[in-house]
Amino acid sequence: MPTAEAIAQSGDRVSNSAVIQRTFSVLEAVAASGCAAAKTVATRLEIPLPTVYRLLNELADSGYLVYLKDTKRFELGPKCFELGLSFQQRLVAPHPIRQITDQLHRSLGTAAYFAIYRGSDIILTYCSDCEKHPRLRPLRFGFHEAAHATAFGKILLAGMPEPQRTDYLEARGMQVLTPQTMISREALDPHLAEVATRGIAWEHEEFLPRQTCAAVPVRNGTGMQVGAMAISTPSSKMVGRAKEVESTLREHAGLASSYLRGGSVTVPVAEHA
Amino acid sequence: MPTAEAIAQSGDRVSNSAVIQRTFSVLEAVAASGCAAAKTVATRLEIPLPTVYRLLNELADSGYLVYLKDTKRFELGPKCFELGLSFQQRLVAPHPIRQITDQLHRSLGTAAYFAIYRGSDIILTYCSDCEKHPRLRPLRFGFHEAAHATAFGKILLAGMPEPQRTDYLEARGMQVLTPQTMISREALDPHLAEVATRGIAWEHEEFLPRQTCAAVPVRNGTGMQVGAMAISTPSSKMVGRAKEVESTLREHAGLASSYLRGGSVTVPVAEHA
DNA sequence: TCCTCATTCTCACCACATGAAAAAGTCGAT
DNA sequence: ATCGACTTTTTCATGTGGTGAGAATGAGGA
Repeated sequence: MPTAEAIAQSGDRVSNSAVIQRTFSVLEAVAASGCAAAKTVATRLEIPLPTVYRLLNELADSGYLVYLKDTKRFELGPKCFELGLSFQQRLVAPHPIRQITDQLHRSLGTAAYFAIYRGSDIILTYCSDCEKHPRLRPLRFGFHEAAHATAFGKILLAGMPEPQRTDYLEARGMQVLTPQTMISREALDPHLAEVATRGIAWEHEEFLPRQTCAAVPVRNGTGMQVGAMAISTPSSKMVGRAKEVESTLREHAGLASSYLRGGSVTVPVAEHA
Repeated sequence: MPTAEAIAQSGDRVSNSAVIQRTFSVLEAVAASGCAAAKTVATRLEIPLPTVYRLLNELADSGYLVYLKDTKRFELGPKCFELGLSFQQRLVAPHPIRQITDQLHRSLGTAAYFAIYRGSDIILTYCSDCEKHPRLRPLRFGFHEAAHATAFGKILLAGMPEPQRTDYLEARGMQVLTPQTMISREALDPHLAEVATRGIAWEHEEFLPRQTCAAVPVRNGTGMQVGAMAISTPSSKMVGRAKEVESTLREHAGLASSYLRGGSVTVPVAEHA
């Protein structure tokens, strides 16, 4: 129920269609509970039962839900899975980028990452890791919500025009993740300025304790920063390796940039694990 | 536009709401093209432009789409990804089952699978593989569409009551995948009867050339078949191992069944790769 | 600056979503 | 079988609110 003030605050029009909103709220209610009986949904959303049934059946007919006769519950249907797949297929880093990231992973013996801007979001489009060099657990393919606290987040924030960065940070806030996390613009802004000039972002235990990350920009044909290549590793394994990490990271980011520039296939040197 | 005959043919009521149907058709149009301009969608779906804009904006406001100003295109939004995640989290096999499947994978040196019924679908809820023992490429977490041609599909088909099996097969057809694929009920039904009595399904190059699979049932507390545990391996590696594979498969399926029966945690024996 | 295309607004029309109430299924237990 | 306690669907009068042609506005590009 969008209040008048909510409308005033947010710029977006809330002239929205009731049916569609309700349909999605029903779908999301089912998604949130994993499975839900019609009555439960009706109660939780305060929508009369016949209407809920209409919407649930509509969703089931369209394949977004399925009705399980045995439990008399609705669950998410194939279309939800397909939407997730489409999203993934559209956004996962292209093959050469994945190869370069894999090679970075092997070269440095660290987890490696590739992330991009999309609209006003930051999306992690590829993670390369293994049992010996695991990725940071909270990081996985998908939207990244803690840009202020990760190396690739910071390099991407540093590459944003000021107003957009402010929008970004105000929309998601700056969560405290470790004692080292920078949680004020006063701390972050100068840091990002330095990140921007140096062209590399380091992150020391700001996201997870005892973990260090580094990231450098990846640019497209027009020289615009479009993404970031990053690594993460236990801080203990980083001592004295900063130079090596930086140069290897830059080398691989350069490969990624030239792929994006040329479109021509960059052949990554074969390596042994 | 559902015609009168369409209504007559399919049993499902097509009293559906136009708005909702249109909304999803727009969403799916965007999903299918990866990204789409408003005009493209309007043309393809034959919906007037202002209406398409309303629906696209609605979807964008709800987070199912995002509007990319630079390309003037709509793409799938965060909610689509979340739906996919919810689906996955809800359906992925529980941890003990995954462990048991992993152990089966290691014990036999084959890719290993766990699949279940859900409603009238067959869902592959876990794959365990590695570089040395890769899974069959087309198989991945999610809905399984070629039950007639895989071992776990056949064991699950064999466990269905007759009318449901017919529904299942008629709804999806029986695609020809290899020269060995059984594509008629005349061939399949006796085979499934035998599968049911023996309690194991073998599949020899019916799904992919030069690949062999085997599957056995997994049962819940009431003794009802609820899933299947399966392996796949190159046929060349199978010669003379049928007995060993069968007993190891049964052993692990038994562990899975007793987990489902007891809920108590079955401790899988640690193994070395 | 103009021109073109993308996007939103306006508004009268009436389709169709709505939800209370009642009927029809479904299933388990006695 | 017979009841009872549900889940689910149908009915139907009401008026909300979705609709789309057309016009206006906005955003870039040459």
